[in-house]
Amino acid sequence: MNKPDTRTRLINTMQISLQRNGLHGTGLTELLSLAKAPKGSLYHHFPGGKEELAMAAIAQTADQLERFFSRLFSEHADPLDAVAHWIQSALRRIEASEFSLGCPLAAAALDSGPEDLDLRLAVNNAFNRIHRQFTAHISAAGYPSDYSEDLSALLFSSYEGGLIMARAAGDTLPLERAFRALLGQVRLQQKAFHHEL
Amino acid sequence: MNKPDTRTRLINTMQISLQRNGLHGTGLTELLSLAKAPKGSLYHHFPGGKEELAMAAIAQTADQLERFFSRLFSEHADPLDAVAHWIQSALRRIEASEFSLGCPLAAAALDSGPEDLDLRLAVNNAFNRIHRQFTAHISAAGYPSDYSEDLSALLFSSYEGGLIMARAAGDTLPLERAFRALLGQVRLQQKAFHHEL
DNA sequence: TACTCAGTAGACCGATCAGTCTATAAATAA
DNA sequence: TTATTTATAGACTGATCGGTCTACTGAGTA
Repeated sequence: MNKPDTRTRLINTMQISLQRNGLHGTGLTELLSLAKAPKGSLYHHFPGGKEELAMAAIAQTADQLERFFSRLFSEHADPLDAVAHWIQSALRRIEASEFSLGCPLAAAALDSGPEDLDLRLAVNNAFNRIHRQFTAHISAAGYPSDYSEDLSALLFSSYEGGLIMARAAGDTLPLERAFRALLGQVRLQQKAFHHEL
Repeated sequence: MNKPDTRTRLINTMQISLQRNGLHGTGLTELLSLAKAPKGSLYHHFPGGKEELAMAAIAQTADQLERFFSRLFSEHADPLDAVAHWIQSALRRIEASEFSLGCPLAAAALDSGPEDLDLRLAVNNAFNRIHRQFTAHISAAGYPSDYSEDLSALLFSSYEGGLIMARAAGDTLPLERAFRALLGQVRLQQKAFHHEL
C-alpha cells in the first residue's frame, strides 16, 4: 500500500469531496488535511487553485466513467443489460457510502454559475463524452440513430436525477423506481422496432 | 407594485439564490443586499439563520410546484399532455434565465451532507410530495398503481437530471432529448396497456 | 563538493463567512 | 399619552475562506 503521489491524492480527494460537499462546500483546509498535503503542494501542482483542481477531478471522473462504460458495454451485447448492471452497481455504491456520495459532475454543474466558464465547460465536456459513448453503443446495437441520441440523454438524466433523490431520501428506492420504469419501457420499444423492421 | 414584506422577500431571494449558487454558494451579505433587508430582520424572522431560511424556501418551492402541477393535471385529461406542457414551460424558463436557474430542491439536496439532517428531511419531503401527486394523477388516468409510482419517479428524475445537463451545456437540448425519448416511450407503453385490457 | 530545481511545508494575508449584539424605529395596546 | 411588542438597522466578532509568500528538503547533476 504505497500511497499515490501528492497530485493524484489531491485529485482523488477533490473528487470525493465534490460528491459529499459540492464545490462551494469544499474547504481547502479540510481538503488538504484529508489529502495529507500542504498548501504549497496544491498551488505547485495546480497554480489555478481550487478551480483548476476541480477541473482535474472532473476530467478524471469522465475518464473513469468512460473506461467503466467501455468495459460494461463490451461485456453485455444488449446495451440494456449493460445499463441494468450499471445501475445495480450505482445502487450498491451509494448504499455503501450511506448515501453520502453523489456524482461529482452534477455537484460541479450545480454550484458553478455562468461566470465560472472554464469549470462549466469542463463539466459539459464530461457530459458530452458520456453521451457520445452511450449513443455509439446504443445505435451500434441496432437502434435508430436519432432515437439513440434521445435515449442516451434520457438514461443519464434519469441516473443523475434519481441519484439526487435517492441521496436526499437516504434510500435507493427513487433510483430503482426510475430505472424499473425506464428499462421496462425501452424493452417494449425494442420489440416495436423489431416488428416494424 | 407594493413590494412583499421582508419575510417573503427573504424567502424569495433565497429561492432564487439556491438555484443560481447553491446553498454553500449563497452568502448572507449578498442575499440580504438582494432582498433589501438588514441582518437583524433575517435573524428576527428566521432565528435558525441560513438553514431555517433555506428550509422555508424549500417548503415554498414544494407549495408552488404542487399548485402548478395541480392546475396542469386538471387542465389536461391525459397526464402525458400535462407532462409535455410542464417540460415546455421549464425549457422556456431556463432559456429565459440564460441557463442560470436550476431547481432549488436539487441544489439544496446536493450541498447538504448527512449532517444537515433537517434540511435533508425538508428536501426529501418536498420530493415525496411531488412524487405522490404525480402518482395520484397518473394512476387516476388508468395506469396500474405500481407502474404509476415507477413512472412518477422516472419523470421527475429525468427532469432534474436533464435540467442539470441543460444548464451545464447552456442549451436546452439535453432536457428536450430526454423527454422526447421518455414521452415517446410512455405513449407506446400506453398502447400496450390498452391492448392487454 | 556545489548548484539546480521540483516538491513540501506552513505561516501569513485580506476578504468574507455566518451569526450576535445593541440601538432605534414603527406599529399596537393600555 | 405611555407602555409594550414587533421589526428594522447595521456595527461588530471570531472563525474560516481562498490564495500568496518565503523557507526548506531532497533527489539529480555538474
